[in-house]
Amino acid sequence: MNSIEVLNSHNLKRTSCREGIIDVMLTAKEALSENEIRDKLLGNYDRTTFYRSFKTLEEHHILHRIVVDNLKVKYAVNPALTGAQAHAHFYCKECNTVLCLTHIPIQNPLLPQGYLQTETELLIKGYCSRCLKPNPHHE
Amino acid sequence: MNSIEVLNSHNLKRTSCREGIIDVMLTAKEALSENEIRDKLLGNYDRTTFYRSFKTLEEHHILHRIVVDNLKVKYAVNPALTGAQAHAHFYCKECNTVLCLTHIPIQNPLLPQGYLQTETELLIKGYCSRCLKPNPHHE
DNA sequence: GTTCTTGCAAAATATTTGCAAGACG
DNA sequence: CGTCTTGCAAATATTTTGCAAGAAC
Repeated sequence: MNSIEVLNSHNLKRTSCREGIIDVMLTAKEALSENEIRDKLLGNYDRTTFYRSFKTLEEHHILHRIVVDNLKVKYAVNPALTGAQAHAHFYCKECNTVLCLTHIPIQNPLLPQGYLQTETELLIKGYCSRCLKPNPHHE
Repeated sequence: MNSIEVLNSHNLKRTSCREGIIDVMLTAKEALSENEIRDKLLGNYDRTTFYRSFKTLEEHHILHRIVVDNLKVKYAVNPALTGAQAHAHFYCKECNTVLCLTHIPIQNPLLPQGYLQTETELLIKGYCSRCLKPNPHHE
């Protein structure tokens, strides 16, 4: 799967900004912030364009957004896009990395009578193994 | 339990802003945003004072913060303060209400080897029973 | 060529910081 | 009275909107 297929299958125009974002995210091993994505892109895009691109890609369920604390936003490819299940995310408070814990399915909690569940977000915070090591070679 | 006891037990100065916030939150049936709390307070406080008060109360584990989306922040009393367990939250996409689901304990997921978990946030999004009713008398 | 997207400017919103005045204990 | 908190101003950061120029199809 590549960015062109993704955009075509959603009837979205193939613009270099969208292609770039999707390409970066398809190969990313962790969730990335707007700035982290920008650094990995070749072209230079206005921030407004980024916001609008993310919005479009989210609305088409191509990317999903993980909000760590207020103002710490990261993106990852929607698990459905790669056949994965909804999953938990891990946030390392030391290196600010967000990892998709694809092996941890999300529990289906019992809601009060008459409530309808549409999405579930499970965010686990703590410290990753790299940062817990005696001499982490990690910023 | 009242706001004075809470502040004293944490060696925090009793200021009217802090007392007001805690009083409001102790009687709140749902998580409240900064604006919702301000509307329920008698006095008028600068926004900076609110931010600093929330920060202090969070640091002392008196309140906890629920981030729905980026830019949608709500507060609730720390469950430990009332003897409750860590729990899930429900966000209604129609009326923007955040409910503490105190009866839904948070699962303890298996993290990868070497990872340390310190906090877990489980946010369920959907529609509450009031908003799903045929003629909701709810804004 | 029509429609959608981009970039720029500007507005709107959210958050943080410095500092002097004031309140707490 | 020494320390912490407040309010104001201003800086910083984030997000949204309008609009004309440009790209996609």
